[in-house]
Amino acid sequence: MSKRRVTISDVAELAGVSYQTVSRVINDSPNVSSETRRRVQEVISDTGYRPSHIARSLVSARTATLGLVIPDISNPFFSALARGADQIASENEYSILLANTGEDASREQSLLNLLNERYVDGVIVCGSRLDDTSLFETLSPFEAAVLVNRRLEEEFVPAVVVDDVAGGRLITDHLLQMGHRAIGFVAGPRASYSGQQRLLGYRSSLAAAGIEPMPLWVQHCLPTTDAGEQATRQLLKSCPEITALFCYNDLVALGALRYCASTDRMVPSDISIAGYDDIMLANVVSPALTTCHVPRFEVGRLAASMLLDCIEKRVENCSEILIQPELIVRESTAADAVIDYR
Amino acid sequence: MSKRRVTISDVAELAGVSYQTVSRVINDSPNVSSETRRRVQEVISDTGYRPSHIARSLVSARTATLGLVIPDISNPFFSALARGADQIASENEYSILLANTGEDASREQSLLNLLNERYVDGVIVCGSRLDDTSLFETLSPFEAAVLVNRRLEEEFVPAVVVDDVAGGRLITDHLLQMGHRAIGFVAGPRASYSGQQRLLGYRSSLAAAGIEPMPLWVQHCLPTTDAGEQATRQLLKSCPEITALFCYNDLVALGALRYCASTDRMVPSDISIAGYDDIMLANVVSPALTTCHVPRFEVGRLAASMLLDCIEKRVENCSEILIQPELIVRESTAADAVIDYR
DNA sequence: ATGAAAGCGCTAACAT
DNA sequence: ATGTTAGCGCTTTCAT
Repeated sequence: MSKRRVTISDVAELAGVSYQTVSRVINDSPNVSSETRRRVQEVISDTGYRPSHIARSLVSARTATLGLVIPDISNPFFSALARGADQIASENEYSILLANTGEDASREQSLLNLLNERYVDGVIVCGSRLDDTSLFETLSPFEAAVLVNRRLEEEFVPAVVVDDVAGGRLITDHLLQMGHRAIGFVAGPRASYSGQQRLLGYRSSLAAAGIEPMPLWVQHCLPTTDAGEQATRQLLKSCPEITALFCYNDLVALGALRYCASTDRMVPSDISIAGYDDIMLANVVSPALTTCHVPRFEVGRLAASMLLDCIEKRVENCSEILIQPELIVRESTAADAVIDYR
Repeated sequence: MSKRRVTISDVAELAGVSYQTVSRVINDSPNVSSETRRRVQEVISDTGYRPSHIARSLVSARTATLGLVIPDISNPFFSALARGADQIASENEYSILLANTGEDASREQSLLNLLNERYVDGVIVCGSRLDDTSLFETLSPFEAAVLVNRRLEEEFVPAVVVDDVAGGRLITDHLLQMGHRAIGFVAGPRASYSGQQRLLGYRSSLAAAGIEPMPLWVQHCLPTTDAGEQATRQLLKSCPEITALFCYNDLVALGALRYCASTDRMVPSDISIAGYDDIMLANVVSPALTTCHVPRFEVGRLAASMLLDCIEKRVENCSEILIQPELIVRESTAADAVIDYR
């Protein structure tokens, strides 16, 4: 495939006009005689000429490209989010440049720098693992940026955030209501803002119930099924009193389910397990997972719309959208077997 | 955020050198005195200067960008593939521009044209829904292209393809061995090459078993759970004799499972159901799906490597890689209840 | 209605 | 070791 690309000058020459006129034709400028326009268009379709987006970007200082920074595209949460963002982007004739950080903060930073070099018109940064200072500094050269599931303390950056404190409470309260008192938290990555917020919700619910949570009840891990399985093993070995587990997300909860199955613990009769996100898998696994529903497709759409609003200055108030997650009770949680006769 | 971007000339001026020298510094050219280099580098880090990828691309005629064209990023098959491709791409300092076709052929075509305008160095086109002629024509302006799960009859384009004829046989033979004779095929999109290949495998196995498949046993649908559920309903209504279902992919199979559950058909005792792809969900749903394992992450990696080989001309033989899928028997298939006493 | 000239930010020759 | 000159493919003035 491919010889030399045909340029605007090639077209101009073939059509016997200046390349300026060709530019006018491809930009639907009114000041072109219909005869000239016809001739130029004919040459264009004959040669298969396509204007160079690169050259256009150089002069217009716009790339019509959005950067999407996410930990892992193969995680159903992020792939749904990406789909939502992509939908809004393409409706507005923007393209999306994918940046997978693989949960690595320094990689996230270099990917952001790369996106900056590429002059993307804006970035959506999901579940950043950077600390506040680095994140703000790395973001500052961008025209526009929207955070997902992350807030900055000192500075303001527009964001779409799921209310994970509320979500953490929803799950923990549910478990508490079922009579559980020793509730473990398989907490996901330490650097995850969402994880920290869920932890806050968890602690606040326990505190409200007069329970002082043991530090050992919280075990961090990568947000994957395998890591969840390992973390559950450690948690249940060091804290045999635990009767219920709140998992960072559904993938981790699946790992917990696996570990329990491998050790002949029955879920939910021996131990209750709850997830987070409500990915498709959650409703399909056995027992079906009690979880927190997060409208991830919509989160992607909102983040992209907000970003486009900022870029195109359609609106001043690029602020923050707070999304309420919803408790979904299914089969993986049940009343604590130990009946409390107080 | 953002004022005017700092350019190479700004840096040059501040450092009191020509902008050429700055260019030498950022490109690690040897011919710069260490004193000058130091001064320039200082200005660079003070100003936060980043070279414009756009301008560089315009000069070098390389964008270090790959286009990834897929039907739907939220489908676990494609998100895993994307992850694999992204991994290889970033190891080689390429970025990925995402193009979601949403199963729409004309959209696929315009996205490809867009990627062409953007001068991507190459494209990976997965599960193209374009006909051979359009596909070849749309691809021809590209420097390099790799197809995934698609072949062209007349022309040759490098490709990574799963041997879906073999996969279709694997599943169908398994069902046949279990004693089923009326086997339906929930076939996925009509324009899917993979679907057509699986259909070929299905027919060939039936033929080998001396069975003439009824045309009505094949029902096309979108590759989603909802569509799979609908298609199963239609199939089982019009062909009540069917005792086993081969589904286009695991998502569709899940839809089939749902339909059966809603109509009180027991799987696998009343009806056997098999999927394809072996996504995580397949091993988690109840009953666990018999399916064909496809190493989708690896398919993404291979496609990207092959594309880079073509682009960088590291190799002549940009050919075709054929991947053998593997039958995974789980719980959703069983012997036909009707015992054959012949 | 059309053309000529300048410049977007950079690299690649070619000087000096 | 450093600077000068073109030019990548296009859009944007400014002329005509």
